Amino acid sequence: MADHGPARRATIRDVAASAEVSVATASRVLSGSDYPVSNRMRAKVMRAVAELDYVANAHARALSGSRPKVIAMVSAAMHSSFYSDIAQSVVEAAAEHDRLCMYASSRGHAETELEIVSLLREQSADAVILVGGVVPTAEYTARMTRIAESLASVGSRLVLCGRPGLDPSIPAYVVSYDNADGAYAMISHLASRGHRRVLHLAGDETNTTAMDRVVGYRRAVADCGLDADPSLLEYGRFSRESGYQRTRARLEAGRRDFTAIFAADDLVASGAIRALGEAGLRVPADISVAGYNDSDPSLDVTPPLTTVHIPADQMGRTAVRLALADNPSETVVTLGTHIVVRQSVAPPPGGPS
Amino acid sequence: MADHGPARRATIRDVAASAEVSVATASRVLSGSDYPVSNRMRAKVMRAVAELDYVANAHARALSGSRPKVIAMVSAAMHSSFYSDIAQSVVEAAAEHDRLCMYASSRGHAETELEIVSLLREQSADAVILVGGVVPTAEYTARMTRIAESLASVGSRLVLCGRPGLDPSIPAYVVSYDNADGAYAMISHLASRGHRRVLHLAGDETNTTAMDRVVGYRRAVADCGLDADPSLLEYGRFSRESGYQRTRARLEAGRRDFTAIFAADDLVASGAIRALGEAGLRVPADISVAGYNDSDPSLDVTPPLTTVHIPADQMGRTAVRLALADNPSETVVTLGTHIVVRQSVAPPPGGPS
DNA sequence: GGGCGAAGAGAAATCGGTTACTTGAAATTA
DNA sequence: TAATTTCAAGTAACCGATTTCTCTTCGCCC
Repeated sequence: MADHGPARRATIRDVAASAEVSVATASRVLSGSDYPVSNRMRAKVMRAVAELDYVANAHARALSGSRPKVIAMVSAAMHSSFYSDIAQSVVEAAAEHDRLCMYASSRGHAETELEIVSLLREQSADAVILVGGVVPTAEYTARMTRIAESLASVGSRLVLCGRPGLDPSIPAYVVSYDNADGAYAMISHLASRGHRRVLHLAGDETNTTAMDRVVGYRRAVADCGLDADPSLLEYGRFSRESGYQRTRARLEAGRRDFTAIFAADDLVASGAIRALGEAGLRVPADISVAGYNDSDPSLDVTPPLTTVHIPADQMGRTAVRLALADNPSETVVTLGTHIVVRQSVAPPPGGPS
Repeated sequence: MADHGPARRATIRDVAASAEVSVATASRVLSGSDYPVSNRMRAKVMRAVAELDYVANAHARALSGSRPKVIAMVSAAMHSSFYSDIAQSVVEAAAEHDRLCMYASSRGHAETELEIVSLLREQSADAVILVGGVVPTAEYTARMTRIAESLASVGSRLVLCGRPGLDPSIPAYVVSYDNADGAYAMISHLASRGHRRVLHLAGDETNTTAMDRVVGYRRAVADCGLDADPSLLEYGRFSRESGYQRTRARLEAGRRDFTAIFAADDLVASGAIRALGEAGLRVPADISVAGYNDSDPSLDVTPPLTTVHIPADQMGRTAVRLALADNPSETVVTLGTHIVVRQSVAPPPGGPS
């Protein structure tokens, strides 16, 4: 008990010795093999394990046969409710499958993402899940293809979550939700309330997520017969600050030529609402505001935000399911979004125009 | 190129063979050893690596000598800006030290936490970081002590983040921030604005974080000469819903006997603000509200929340620093908090009473 | 009673790296 | 020129598990 030597970690050999059995027997007991072991031996091993406070060395285990039970995930950041909601569900789904999660942040840099994947490749995880929108250049496709193949070569699956898929010949799974449909539904909702001029504070013009939402916006504007004024579309960043600045700038320029704002996401909506408030405009009495993501700001903001719900929870679960399924029947899963109506949308001031 | 055999992963032996050198030489090149290797050999190895798209097997590497470069982290959840802010900074700090992060969620269950730590112990990570407040029973202390010792026995450090430390004889590091001081500062601030009756919507009565804030609240109430009415202290949960319900119930019961609310955290504050709004009370004109954490809701809420800033960023960095330092000079680090004044606090309606 | 299959234990090869030790050649010194 | 370092390459042991293969012992049946 009072052995203050160089505290070496107990190995399976120590267990075997202490239990007076062979290492093979100890291993069979500990690894849950279906090779028959007598109860007497089993008990002896268990007793030794408890006594020595033994835990297996996951690396040695990974080296000899069995694949390490790990799922890896990469996103641009964690402190953003969009990412952390997905991360949460990945972690939970992984736990249900008896897996641990490795996590790394690319900070939105393509090269960093590449480096991280290379690092993760060394871990031979079950799968690597890449989360979040991207800038879909040719260079991106090339990079992704390379990543997919290199992961496949070490036996890890690649799962793309919320970003576009690759050529079907490339070994990659895709879980996404329909950004265009969600935007379409929201614009339809605004139209049904009587809005004719809806300002879309879009995201980054090069980002797939932002562009898909723009596509849905445009389609709905056309289908619902709204004003298709191109000046009602403004690109910017996915942030509270950007929403605030763009709204404020527009208001200060005297261009109050819209009755509703469709924000690229809830953060942008939050910023827009603040700017409107400072300009003395009431939401939704004077201007309606709609967001996207159904994430953290949407309930804190006043009034509570009408927004598009993204099934973050299902996304994580689905990604993990695809990552671990023996024979995934589908390689691409698109989840549905739906709008959640709260209190930030009302008919325009003068009634339907 | 067109070898569609059972795609075995390239090993260092393959690299050595392809480069026509010994495995020792290949290893020395790849592991960045300081053993001298001629440039010619080095080049040959690098070429072979590129050709075979070789990556080392992290497990084999971990098995022979070098410790795997991994930091583990456990918290109750991820989708909560308090946890995800810390997670973010841990991940970033880890990346700077060339480490990957393993992440697991205990869902707030003590037994789950125990199981997870046992799983993590197998990974022989550099350190295991446990984040978040706890219920400090005797059973907890016993459990923690056991965890600390078992982690030490496999060479992993234990870092407690935002939760109480253990007996100094136990091998564990602690990074925390001063909850009592933050609460004290906020109450002083409210007092200086003229408030005499401050309602504290506290957290869970058994939780260390909640209780420390109550301690600071009580101390400040006494020191600043505020009304020490025990009915101005209400326990509950750390959630938007709880803040809403408690505020609403109190208002409906006609007990509007306070001029300011000090919420257990920003979520509670967000709920309280909503309830106040629904009751026709303006913030801060009629009632002032202060939060804690300086997390997501604080900027979305109207008006922006005066709150206590927790150095989430520093916490993660510090935890990682303690986890990896050769000879940490300190075993306990307490970080300072400070209040950030926004617009949710004003003097009480009638002016200082 | 002898033969045969099954049960259960152990010895040793293996996974893919790292590194202590060995070795041969070139450079330096006497 | 012979002796002694120094340098750089290779050989093989080792990390801690799993698993194949070998071997003994027992029960069962003809």
